[in-house]
Amino acid sequence: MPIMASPAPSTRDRIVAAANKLFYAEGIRGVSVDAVADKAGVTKRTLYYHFQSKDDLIAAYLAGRDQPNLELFKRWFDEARGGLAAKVQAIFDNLATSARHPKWKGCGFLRTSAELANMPGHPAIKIGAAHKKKFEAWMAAEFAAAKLSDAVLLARQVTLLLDGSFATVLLHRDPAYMEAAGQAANALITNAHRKR
Amino acid sequence: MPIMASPAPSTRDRIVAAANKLFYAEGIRGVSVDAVADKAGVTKRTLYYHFQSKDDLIAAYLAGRDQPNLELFKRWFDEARGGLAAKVQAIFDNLATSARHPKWKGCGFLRTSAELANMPGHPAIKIGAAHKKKFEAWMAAEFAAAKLSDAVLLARQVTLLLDGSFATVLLHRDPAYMEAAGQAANALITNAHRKR
DNA sequence: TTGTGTATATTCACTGGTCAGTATACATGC
DNA sequence: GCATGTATACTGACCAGTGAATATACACAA
Repeated sequence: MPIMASPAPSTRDRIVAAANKLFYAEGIRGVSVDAVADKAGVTKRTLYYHFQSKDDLIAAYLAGRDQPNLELFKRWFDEARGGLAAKVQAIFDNLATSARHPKWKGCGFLRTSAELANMPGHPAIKIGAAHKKKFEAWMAAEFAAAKLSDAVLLARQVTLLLDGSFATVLLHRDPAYMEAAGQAANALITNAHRKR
Repeated sequence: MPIMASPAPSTRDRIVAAANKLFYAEGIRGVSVDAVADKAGVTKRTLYYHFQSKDDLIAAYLAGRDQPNLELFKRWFDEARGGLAAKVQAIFDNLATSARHPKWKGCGFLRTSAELANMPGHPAIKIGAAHKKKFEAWMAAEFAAAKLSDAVLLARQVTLLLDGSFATVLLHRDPAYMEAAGQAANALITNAHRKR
């Protein structure tokens, strides 16, 4: 497939890209709709032509992060050498590297759910929940393919370690926690292999 | 020690109590200083007599949650039957019960750090980080007392599972994740016993 | 080919309301 | 009288969302 010149992004895409940068960097409630419109080079009224409300924009922001994030995890997993445990651990180690970048601010999905904890039915939270379920289901499929008996439980525990490291590294600003989480994931998987 | 009639709470204490309820329930940025003052039955000017700024009030809110939270964890641990792994697991199971209460909204420290992720030096974040470090150090001391070799790493991994379950249960509203995290903690500790 | 209608896309200017923080004054007890 | 604590009333900034008008593009009839 030849490399194509990417078409000029639509106005809507530019708004979502601006929202992504600002919401991720400064949080949902810390960013005004005006600020997003400015960053996108568009008037606020135009933004409200493409999105019904700020809540709608928030949902679009998270929806835009879903696939790319999952693909990144899969790529880290696929490109890692070694057995299943090592490949899962590689996700954590790669994440630790990402977390050293000064612009890293944790997981956008988890941070949004923390910020909107008083609105459990918010569309953005549903998108975040679905994203994490996809990760968990992918892990479960990998474990099941390796004929591990507790594939579902194990996938859940790896997800818990992943989200724990997002939250903890955001708090302490110390990516070493991610490596500790990766070692724990490795130990749990190795253990499951032994029991098989 | 006789049970004492609790003295009438000071104005400052009433303000912190009001801030605790509102900030925990609705998030920092979602609650105005006016709302806290109203809830405390005090004018905003009085609130600003006792606190220098909203940021100062946020820090007081978290500082007030530090000791009680740690003591609760310790009580759950002490009162549980069984070995070390079972006692740690009991923390997760008790937490799952708490999380079923409709007012439960995750961990105030983690949610605040998520909301203030763009202000890494904020006093409230330092208080949250110190709180989690205390939990981790307590766990490490318990593991060291049991002569487990990787006490420090293990304590860190249990903390990661705990924070992961806070974040994940807040997102999915499903306390079963906490039980899965408790089982993972149990497995890691049991594993460490075996290696000792 | 040109004129006209219509849907899409965008702008400027505005509203009603909220928010963090403050100037000033009053009360109370030592 | 002075320190502590509380109240009323205000400021200037910001913010989500809107009304009304304008610009662009394209379909289709004259």
